[in-house]
Amino acid sequence: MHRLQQYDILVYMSQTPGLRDRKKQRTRRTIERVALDLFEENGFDGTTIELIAAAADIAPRTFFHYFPSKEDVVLADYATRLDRIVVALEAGPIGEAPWPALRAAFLDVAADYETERGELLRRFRIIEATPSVAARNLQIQATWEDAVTEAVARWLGLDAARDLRPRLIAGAALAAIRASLRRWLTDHGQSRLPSHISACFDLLETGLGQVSRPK
Amino acid sequence: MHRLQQYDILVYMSQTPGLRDRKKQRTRRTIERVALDLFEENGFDGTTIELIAAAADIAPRTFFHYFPSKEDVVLADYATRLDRIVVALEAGPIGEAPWPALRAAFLDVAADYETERGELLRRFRIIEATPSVAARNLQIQATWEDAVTEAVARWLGLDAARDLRPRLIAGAALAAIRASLRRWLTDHGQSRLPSHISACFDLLETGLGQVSRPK
DNA sequence: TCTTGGGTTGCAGTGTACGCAATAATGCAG
DNA sequence: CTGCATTATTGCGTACACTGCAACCCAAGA
Repeated sequence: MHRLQQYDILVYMSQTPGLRDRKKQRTRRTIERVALDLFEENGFDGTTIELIAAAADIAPRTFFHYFPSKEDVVLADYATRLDRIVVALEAGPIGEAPWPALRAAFLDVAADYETERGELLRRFRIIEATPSVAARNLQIQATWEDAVTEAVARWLGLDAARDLRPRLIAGAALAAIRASLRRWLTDHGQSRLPSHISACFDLLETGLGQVSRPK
Repeated sequence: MHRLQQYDILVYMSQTPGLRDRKKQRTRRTIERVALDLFEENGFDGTTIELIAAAADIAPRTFFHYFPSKEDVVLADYATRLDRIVVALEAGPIGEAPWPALRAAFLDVAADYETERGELLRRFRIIEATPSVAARNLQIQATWEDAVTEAVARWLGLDAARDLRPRLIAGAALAAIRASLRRWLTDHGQSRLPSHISACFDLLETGLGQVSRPK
């Protein structure tokens, strides 16, 4: 009986970080789900915080305890994904060529994208249709660029403030993501995202000068 | 006399588009000047439209007839610059390699930047210190990327929606600008912006894979 | 001079977001 | 299981950006 109680406590602690946080997570998901539905129905600008709050059964004021702005409901996951990238990059190979590590890190993210295809497509439709969300999205991408720049500079033993190559590499890598993602979205996620990214990275590594008009 | 009158009219029309528009231009410049001063003094967020309007001696409501948002006071010139780039790109060489034309177009913009160095530095300080302005800035850069993507696609005879290379090239070119500009700003515009850009373009053309850790 | 169109202004209103204080729910220790 | 501490929720008030509308004003042109 004693052992059983201990076991219960362990399960309780590992699976659930307390009823409190479980409830918070649930509320957060509810807001996200309800908000995305409303955005699709009424448009982003046509949906007020008040409406979202009513649909999620919370007070309007409470919304801002979960998301710093309306835009972040659509984009919240990105910041989380950045953390994973940064971790992957920090484990990168000091002194070696940066490209294999960079490629691996971004292909890893691409795998995520493909598994969450439906969800991603929903969100991207809202992003593309709403300037303010697009702006916030770019802002988040800028933090990615900063993080990647720092990582590449560390690998190459360069100072990112004095040498422009780390930022150029990071910016080009993110351009690869944007181009691949855009291509992937135009065919509604039917094509293979990783192969797009690989193709882009190949071009960046070996030189964009080789691209020329097809016969 | 008759000829002189005609000449006067021509001068009048070319130099001054009427007293009305002249006054508009002056008011616009006043708002810009006054607003930038206030931003530097109180910070962007610490400066209200009401304050700007008072300092520029206009009604708060009138501000929005000149600028669609507070952010655009800092960034208004960019949209104009884009027009010049697009024009330069449309004159680009169909069927040839895109890089010489791309390089020329961006070096042209860089020349502008250097002549307006002081003004530019003021504005960039505000951009870097203010998230909302930075976001708007990125949004404008995105329109640049779209425009460059289209131009490159046209040159290469590719469909930008189906082939990801035009957008990759455009994105990489803009990353070159960002990296160069950042480097240029860290030394307060002392270094040569065009040479930064040239160096970036060289790397992009011949391949980023060659960048490696210095001995 | 008179008309007309554009520019300016004031007013009222909407919506996001924040600070603050009161209240409710939860976790924890006795 | 009960009181205490912690944290979440809520309501209220406020600041500010931005918009639509209608009145007004003034330069431009007939």
